[in-house]
Amino acid sequence: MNYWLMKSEPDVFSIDDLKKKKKSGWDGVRNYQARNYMRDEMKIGDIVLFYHSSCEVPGVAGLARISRPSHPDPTQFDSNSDYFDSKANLKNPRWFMVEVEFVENFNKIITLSKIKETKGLEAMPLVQKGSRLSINPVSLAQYQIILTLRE
DNA sequence: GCCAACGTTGGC
DNA sequence: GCCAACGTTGGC
Repeated sequence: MNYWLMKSEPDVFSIDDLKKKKKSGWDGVRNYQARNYMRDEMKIGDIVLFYHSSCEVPGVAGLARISRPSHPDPTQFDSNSDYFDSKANLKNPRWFMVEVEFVENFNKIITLSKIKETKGLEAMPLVQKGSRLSINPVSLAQYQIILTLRE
C-alpha cells in the first residue's frame, strides 16, 4: 500500500465536501506528472492526505482512500467545463483521474507551518521551495509522523 | 495582491 | 531541440 498527498483548494473542494459526498472523482488535474501518479501508481486502498491549499490556513485537513483506480477524467470531453481539453478525445484520453472516498476529518488542520517545523518531514515535497505539484507520494514514515500531529 | 518557481507553448 | 514568453500555483 502507498501513501499520497493530494492538494485541493477548500473553496473549490474541501474535506467537508468529500465527507458529504462520501466519494468523489479527483477531476481537473492537468499536470502530466500528477496525472502519471494517478494513472500508473495509485491503487485501491492507498491512503491520501487531503491537503488544503491556497487558503487562510494551508495544511492537511484529513484522510481519504483511493476507492477506484485510474479512469479517464470526463471533464476533458465537456466543452462546458473549465477543464475541457480540445486536444483530448474519447479514443485517446489525455487526462486520467482516480476516485477517492472520505476516511477522516481531523479536529484541527495540521498546518503547513507545523509540518515545516516537524523533524522527519524535511524531505516532503510540500516543504521544498518552489514545489507546486498537486499530488505527491508520501513515505510510510512521513505518514506516521503526520498522524502523530493529530489533536 | 505580489511574486518566485515551475510547466507549457510555440516560433525559429 | 532551444528558449523566450506566457500561464499557473500557492505561500505570504
